[in-house]
Amino acid sequence: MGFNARDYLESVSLDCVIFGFHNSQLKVLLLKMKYTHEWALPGGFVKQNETVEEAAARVLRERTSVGDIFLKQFRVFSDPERSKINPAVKDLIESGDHPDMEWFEKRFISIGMYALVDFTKVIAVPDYFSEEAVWKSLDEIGTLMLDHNLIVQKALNTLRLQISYQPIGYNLMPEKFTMPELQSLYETILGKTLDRRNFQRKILSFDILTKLPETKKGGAHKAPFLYEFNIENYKKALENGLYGGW
Amino acid sequence: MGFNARDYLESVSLDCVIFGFHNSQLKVLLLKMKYTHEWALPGGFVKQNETVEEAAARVLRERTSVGDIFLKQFRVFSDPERSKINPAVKDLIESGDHPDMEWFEKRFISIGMYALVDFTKVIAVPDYFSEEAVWKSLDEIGTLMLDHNLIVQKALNTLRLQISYQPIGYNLMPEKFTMPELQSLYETILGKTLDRRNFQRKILSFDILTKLPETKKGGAHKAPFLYEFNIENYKKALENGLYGGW
DNA sequence: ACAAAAGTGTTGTAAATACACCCATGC
DNA sequence: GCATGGGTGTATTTACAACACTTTTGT
Repeated sequence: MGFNARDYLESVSLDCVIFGFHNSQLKVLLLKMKYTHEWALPGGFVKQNETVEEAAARVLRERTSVGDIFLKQFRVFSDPERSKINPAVKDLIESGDHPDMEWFEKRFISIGMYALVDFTKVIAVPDYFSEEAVWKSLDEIGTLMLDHNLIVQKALNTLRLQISYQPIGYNLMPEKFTMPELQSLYETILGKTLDRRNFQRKILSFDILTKLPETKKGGAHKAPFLYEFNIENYKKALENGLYGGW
Repeated sequence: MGFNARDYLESVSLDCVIFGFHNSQLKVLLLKMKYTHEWALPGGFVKQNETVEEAAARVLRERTSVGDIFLKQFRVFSDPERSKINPAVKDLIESGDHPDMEWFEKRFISIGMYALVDFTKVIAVPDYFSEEAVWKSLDEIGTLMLDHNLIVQKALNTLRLQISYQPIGYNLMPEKFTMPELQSLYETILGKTLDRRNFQRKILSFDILTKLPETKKGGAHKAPFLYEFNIENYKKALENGLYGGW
């Protein structure tokens, strides 16, 4: 594969905050970079014939091997200082041992994208510049490369805002899930607890869920019902907005 | 002045949808281009040491001669076909008569910014590529250059969304204004009429207005009270969100 | 004195919140 | 049988929407 700078638009990069949900925790997919061993967001560049969305979808497909994903741009990061790499890395690049890294010395404006994916379907794959791809829950994220901490922060804000006027969950939940599981997702994103009964009433009032006749057995205690999203209504809600805050 | 392509980041441009409010109409500042006489959004490019926001602020200062403005990025437009200029313009550029236009043959990703300005303070100034700068109300906007109609459309959507969770009006209204005037702004942006009494109650509940002892005389009929924004509370509301839809 | 615009108050309804009891399952 | 989590229902509070009358001012 390799990497050929000539294939891409100059000055523009992408950073993807890929959210997944597992064990009642919101997680973000991170890469551990070669040479520098810093943690970073999966990213990429825009090819000559791609839109930004297509480029991000390509990056996502390559890193997660999932296709149908929720993907949205949320902000451009353009501080001229943002791509000032740390001096040790600069030396490394300029030593000439890693000619494929020179591209990174330039200034980039980065388009922040966030994605919501079904954790259980993802097979995380590192890219050409990284040696490892790992899910980290929000509190495990330490210091990231460049301004990537800021990018994650802003992506989270956007997600929190989105949740108050659009449905969330399809793409983040497995196909079948229980009401408490979905509530747990909402609580994690919002960072607060919600009343069980009120949550159920409200989410059902949106008319985006189908209650299945089955229950989820195996877990301790009373078996909860399973639900799935009614994709038709869900998409309608995405377009029209939900109107209502938590 | 002139224009020197070397000063700017490649592949990246800016388009600004500058909203003003006058005579109960929402207006957008448009430029009439030299040579082609197409109407276009004020735009620009990002200098080597600028953020996107700084670049947009510079563009705005140059076009409107106002400084303190509400400015926000709302979306990146990156369709590879978007900057395909129309064939006649292409011929014009390639004829070589206008060497300063060659820059425009490249592909650009454009960052859509929208701005809210006090109409009464603006002195509209065309840029190096345009011969005229004019306010047009939404229904007067005809076909614009490139994908600028789409950009205006998306800016409006964003503004409509913003109005439901953040205060709007400071920067769009003159310092002192009457309640009906402010209501008219809201009605214009939302595209629907609102109940006078409910509007007043709601907007006052946000605690962002100060009622002045004066009334606006001179108009026919009963003299309405004047209000001004309480900037401190207004900014707080901007940050915290308003929570509530119209 | 009348028309047109602005000020103000009330009331019904719907949505959000708070809260309590019963049921199933694993240990 | 008891602790834990899940299912369901109801009362209270709060926000929204609909609506009517009075006041001021210009003609």
